[in-house]
Amino acid sequence: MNIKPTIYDIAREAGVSTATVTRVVRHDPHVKEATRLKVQQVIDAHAYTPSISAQNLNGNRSRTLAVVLPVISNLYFNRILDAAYWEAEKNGCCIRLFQTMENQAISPELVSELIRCRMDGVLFAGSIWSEDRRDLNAALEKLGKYMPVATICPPDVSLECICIQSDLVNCSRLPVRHLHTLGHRRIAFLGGSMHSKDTSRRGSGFLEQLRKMDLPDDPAYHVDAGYDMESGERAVLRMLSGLEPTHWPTAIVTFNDLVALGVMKQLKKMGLTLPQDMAIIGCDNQFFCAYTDPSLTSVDLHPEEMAQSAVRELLLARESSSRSFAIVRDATLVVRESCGAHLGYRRL
Amino acid sequence: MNIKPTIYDIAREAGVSTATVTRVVRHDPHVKEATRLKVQQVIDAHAYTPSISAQNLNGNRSRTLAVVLPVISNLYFNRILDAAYWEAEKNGCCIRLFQTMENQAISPELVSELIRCRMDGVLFAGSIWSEDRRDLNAALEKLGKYMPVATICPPDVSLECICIQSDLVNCSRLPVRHLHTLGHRRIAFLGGSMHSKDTSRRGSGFLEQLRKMDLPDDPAYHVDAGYDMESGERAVLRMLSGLEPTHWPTAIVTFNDLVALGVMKQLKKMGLTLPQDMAIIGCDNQFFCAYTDPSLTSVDLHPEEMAQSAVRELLLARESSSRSFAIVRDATLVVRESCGAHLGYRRL
DNA sequence: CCGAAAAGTGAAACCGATAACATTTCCCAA
DNA sequence: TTGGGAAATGTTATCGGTTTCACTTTTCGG
Repeated sequence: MNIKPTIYDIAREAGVSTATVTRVVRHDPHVKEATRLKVQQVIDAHAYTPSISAQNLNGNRSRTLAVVLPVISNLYFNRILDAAYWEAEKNGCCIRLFQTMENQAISPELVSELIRCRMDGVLFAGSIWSEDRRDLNAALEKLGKYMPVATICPPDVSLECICIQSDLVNCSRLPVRHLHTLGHRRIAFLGGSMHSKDTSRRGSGFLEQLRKMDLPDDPAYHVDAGYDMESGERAVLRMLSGLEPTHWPTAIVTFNDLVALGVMKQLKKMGLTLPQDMAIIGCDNQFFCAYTDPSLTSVDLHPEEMAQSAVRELLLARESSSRSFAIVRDATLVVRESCGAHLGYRRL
Repeated sequence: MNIKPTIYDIAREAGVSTATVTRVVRHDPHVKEATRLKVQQVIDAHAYTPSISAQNLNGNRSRTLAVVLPVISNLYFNRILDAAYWEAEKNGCCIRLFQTMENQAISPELVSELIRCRMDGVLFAGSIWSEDRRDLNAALEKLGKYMPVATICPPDVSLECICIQSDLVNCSRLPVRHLHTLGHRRIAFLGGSMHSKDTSRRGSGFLEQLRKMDLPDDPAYHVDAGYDMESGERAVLRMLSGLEPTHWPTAIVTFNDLVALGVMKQLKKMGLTLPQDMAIIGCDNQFFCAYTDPSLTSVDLHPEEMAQSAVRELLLARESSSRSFAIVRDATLVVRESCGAHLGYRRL
């Protein structure tokens, strides 16, 4: 393997000191035009670029932000990573990815790895906050001593960091209100895991909405259904087989679009026609929503914009004396066919 | 922001030299037990970990592999990134992601950034090879002087690097043969862009298969259709409206599953029943294939395993004097409903 | 034509580790 | 006791830059 030319090589060949080479590279104005030209020529000739490692060592930074999330194969997190990537790129930073899988906690190993690598900031996305709050805040506090920390998290979690919060109230309210407007009264919620703060928050927001609109909040309409298609299939089967068909809900709201995909498949297998026999609303507005049959009405939490804000705030926080604060990003309902809106008002 | 303790702090407090601290950290056996204990205690007390930047500078490496791909939002590349991540993780490396978007070329900026960051290796995935072969090989050769290079590429591209090749012959052959077995004679190919080597290779493999099986290879059955759902919709509409219904193909093979999604939507919109009126086979075997309606038969190129091999070979190549060579990964046809196989033999 | 401020440049310390080499300490056989 | 080799530890150069500070050269008003 070749050896890259170093600043010394350039300095020697240009007949100047390394300091001058640095000045030329950094576009320092305190260099005579003649010198600049001469040095630049040597730089170009050797395609010299300063070593990142040396710069990092010197500056005690890495120009790298860590993004910690459960899995990138989940499209919600995929979108977060993508948006974070471009926002970081725009600011001359790069992203170091950490996948924690289903591991809900921030492990001590992760914390020390982040510090060790002199990350310029860290963004947590996903349900890290489902752990014991004290442990979590302790870990965040420790991290916060070394780098700015941001989380994309449910509202009112009040972690001691930059909290980019999704609007889970509207995330529950929008679909319920929409279905109510369409005449639905028995509405079920499928998805997530009730052990997770994330879901229970969504779930309770959902129940709250039902009560506000004076709709039945039968616990049988409120089922754990994991986060993917298979669990969606199983959950809807479990829920319906436990109920008299006359008591079946007429609409189902799911934790995310993957669960909705599974639910739709299972319902069709049971011979139901969608959305006539059952309205469905998903969450995340993923790319395939417009291409399911029927196309899937979904809530968009705008993960891209949350990730963008997070990265921006992280980079800003390095400059200013960062404080912990929260930004709430609104939710949007994207109406397609699966809720039956195109069929008009439906039943009493 | 806190300052991490350095090896000097530890050495001073433990009353030893930095060399000894290094030895303790590196589990060097040449340390008296008493000394080890004393040093370890100080290390633990301060939660000391050596600085990555300093290690990198010293070792002239970064413990980082670059993964260059068009976009992570495309699930094919998403799977590659995911697999590369875990394989690297397993080997104590991390991944630095570069997204090139539709930019087909390896830009000189990218090359120098890779060198500048002392990447331990680089994996290219996607259609970088669509550019002028000489430029490409020049860039790869330059890169190859500084780090091992691997590509996940079509076969017989013969780049001077580690080539992990997908089995595009079977990728074309498997669906054509399967459809032929089911009785189809007029089979169309939709997708990609004929400007891309990737597609034209797939396309010509497809044509070759048609001829081998003595099936019509009408150019009208062979249409540019981009890489996503929208372009799939448009392409199938364009193709069919240019043909007498009696000359319509009875089956469509698409460049990938996203295009297939668009095709299916458009065909349904036109009132066709799938798969009775038109059989569809996609490519990539993405997670949603089992959840479309009808579920989508698809070719799996096993991107995860290709990424895994690539990372493994890159890390090996650092040790041995790396050579350029190729590994071909086979393709698999995953039969579901959209090809109509479950309906049995179909027509003469 | 002189002197002071401004502009340009270089020497050297430093960032935080590693590793080759040097030195000290220890133990045991002669 | 002492000499010698192994074990333990320290010294120092090095990785490739950046930055401070001091020094030299210009520039220009008086």
